[in-house]
This record gives sequence, C-alpha cells and structure tokens, in this order.
Amino acid sequence: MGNISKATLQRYPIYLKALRKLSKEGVKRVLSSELSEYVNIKSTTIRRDFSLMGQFGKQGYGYDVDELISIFAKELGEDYDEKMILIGVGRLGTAILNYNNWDYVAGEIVCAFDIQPEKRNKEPKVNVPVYHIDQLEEKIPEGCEIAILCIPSGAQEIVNKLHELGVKGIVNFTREHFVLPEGMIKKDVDVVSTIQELVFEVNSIHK
Amino acid sequence: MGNISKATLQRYPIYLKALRKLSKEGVKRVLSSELSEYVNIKSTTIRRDFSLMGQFGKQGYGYDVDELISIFAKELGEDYDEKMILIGVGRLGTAILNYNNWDYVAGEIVCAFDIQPEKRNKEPKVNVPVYHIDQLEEKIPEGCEIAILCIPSGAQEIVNKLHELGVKGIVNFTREHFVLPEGMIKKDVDVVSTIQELVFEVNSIHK
DNA sequence: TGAAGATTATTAAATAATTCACAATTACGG
DNA sequence: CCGTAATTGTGAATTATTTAATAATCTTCA
Repeated sequence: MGNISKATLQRYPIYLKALRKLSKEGVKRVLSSELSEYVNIKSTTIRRDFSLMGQFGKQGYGYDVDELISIFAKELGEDYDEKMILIGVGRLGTAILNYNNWDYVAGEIVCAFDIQPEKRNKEPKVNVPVYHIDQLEEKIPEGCEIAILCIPSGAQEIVNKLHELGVKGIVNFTREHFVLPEGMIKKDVDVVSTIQELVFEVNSIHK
Repeated sequence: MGNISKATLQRYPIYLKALRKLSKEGVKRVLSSELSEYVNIKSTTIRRDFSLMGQFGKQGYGYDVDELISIFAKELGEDYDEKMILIGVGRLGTAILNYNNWDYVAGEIVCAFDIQPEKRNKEPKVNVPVYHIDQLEEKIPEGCEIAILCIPSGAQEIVNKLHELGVKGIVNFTREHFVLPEGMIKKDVDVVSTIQELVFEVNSIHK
C-alpha cells in the first residue's frame, strides 16, 4: 500500500459498490470482462487495479466475488472502522445523517456538532448526539480521522481546529474557500461544480 | 475545444469558482502563482490549462479576473444557458431544488418529474412545476441536455428514455446501477463512495 | 489424468498529464 | 522612453496511466 496510484484509488469504491451489488444478487464469481461491462472500465484496467493488492484471480475462472469484497475491506480501511464526525446539522447535514444507504461504508458517524445543538437534538430525524461546536476538542471521538463539513461559513477556523485535533480527511460540502493545512486530504462534494463539469464536457464534445 | 483533456476540463469549475470568489472580493488581477496557492494546483498547470482556451494573460502582469470569468463563460457553456430537469422530488431532490447557491451555474432547473406530482407540488419549498414521470416526453423542455437523477430505483428505464429524448448528460445521485447508453455522459455524486475514497486514501498514505 | 480452452497477471508499448526550463512579452519606475 | 523585473506561454522532458500483447496458470470435461 502507499504505492497505489491515485487513479486506481479512485476506482476502488466503484468496484466495491459493484461487487456488493453482485454479491447481493447471488453472483459467486465474476470475470474482469463482465465487471468491465458493469462499471464501464476496461477489463485490463480492472485486472491491473486488482493485481496491485495481490493475486486473487484465477486464470480460466475469474474472481470470487465475496473473496474480493473481503480483501477490499481488509486492505482499504473498512476494517479500520472509522469514527467520523459531521459538522453543521442544517438541511444538508440532516439529510446526510438520515441517508438510508450507509451499509458497508468505511465506518460510522459517531456524533455531530452545530452552533445550535439544543435545537438540532430536538429534531426527531437526527440520530446521533449533537454537541456545540465549542465542545469539539472535548467530544471528538478518540482517533477520529474523518470529518464531514456541512457548514455555510466559517470553514477555515474549523478546518484548522480539526487539523490540530488529528483529523486527516475532510469531506467538504461547503462552497466556501479555505486553505487546506499541510498533510490533510479533502474531497469536495459540490453539486454546482459537478453540473458545470458535466455541461462543459457535454459542450466540449458536441460542439 | 474538443481537444481539451479530461483532466483539464475537470479543473475548470474549480478555477471558475475561485475566480468568482476573488472577483466578489474586489480582486482585479491575479497571478497564476496566487491562484495556485488558492486552489492547490501547480501554477504551471494553471497556465497551461488557461492557454488551451487562448492567450489572455499578460507577461509581467498576470490575468484580469473579470476577463477570465467572461471567457470561461463564453467558451465553456455558461452562455448556452442549459435548460435542466430534475427527476425524483424526494428529500434529496427537494434539497437540490432549494439549494441556495445556484449563482452562476451553467443554466437552470426548469421543471421536475415525480411519481407523486400532486403531493410534491403542494410542498411550499418546491419552486418549479412538478409533472408526473409519465409526462416526461410531453413536458421535457426543448433542447434539454442535462438531467439530474434523484430517484431511489428504476433508474435504467428512465435513463433509456432520457437518451431517446436527446439528453446527453446525467448528474447521478442514485446508488442504483444502470448501464449508460452509448454517447451519454454521467457524473456520480455519491456521499458513500466519496467517504470511502477518502478513507482509502487516508489509510493508504498513513499506513 | 491429461489436453483444450479460458482467463488472469505482467511485461512492454502507447498515450495522457504534469512539470521543467526558458524565451518572449509586458508592466512599471526612473 | 528606456531598462529592469516580473510573469506568461510553450516546446521539451518527465512522470503517470492506460492499453495491448502474451506468457503463465487454472478449470473443466472427456
């Protein structure tokens, strides 16, 4: 590990999702060519990606779906069982907490933080304790490495704080700009940018 | 256009977002090196990306922020003013319709479709007409190229239909698997996969 | 049990993306 | 209005990623 390319790393969740779907459907084995059709990635790319974690395909046979899933889990962090936090329990934050498809994600959201914890805790749909943002240092779970950021403003200050507290990765839903401290990783989830990207691509291809 | 690399195309929304932010703050000119620090992309990459659309930087001076913005708009689709549709007005769909940061996106959501249009239309927060999904063919806006998919199931059928109706790009919020028809482009927005990606990356770097 | 057929793993080749290095150009101060 | 300092734009070099080609291995069935 550590020498797996960025491009490959970004494909792993796609594979995992597909494999779990297949497993659920009762599929026991899969060929790289079948998976290729399923996820729209060339079979040779898939085989290379898989081989980076070891050799567990069988020539003339393919891959064992469940074995593959458990290897992904072991190698890539699912077994680490991340204790995650969410910051900002507004409309979006609540939607994420209530997301009904958390099966098999790489951990769980343990608690949340907000500037109005009393109000948020009253909402029937919020199923984790919500603390005041000032209690971050005090209440952050031991070994927490991942934070989900859903606040409308003031991101920079919180990001700096999180960095101090040992958080390594941020899933960023804010559109506000902030400087990422050295050593942290950020993944943006941004509907607007995604739409723009798509529009740009559509227009660049068809015009 | 058309020869701009995929990697570059994915960075354009990042630049645009940063430039608009800067413009709002009253910044009139910017150096590639400044922008580099702002968006965490090497300055030389930025210059190359920009130069693909023409030469509008000035040596010894930098780039004019507003000029840059208007060129992005012209070259990359903002002026196309996409008429977009949204399918599936559940919790997530509603959240997207109400998203309060639509400034400068590459078009607008014109209408939505659902299996319970009466119910959805009653919600005070839904600000576009909602039609029954069976009326898709009838009500889809002229020249619509982009659809936002927020349905929990039955994606494949709808995607096929959209393809027939000339839609070229899909912003996909569903976790359901579907086969993408030839010629269509899809962008997944998937919280779970994003978190996994982040966890994988964090673990692959630090372990 | 062995041969045929299928499919992976991997080496090598091709392609794509990034970064370097510096020439060309422009702003700006005197 | 000239010279200096700054900064872009871009060929060339490097690095990363994907794809092709094929050797190695496994399954399966007679």
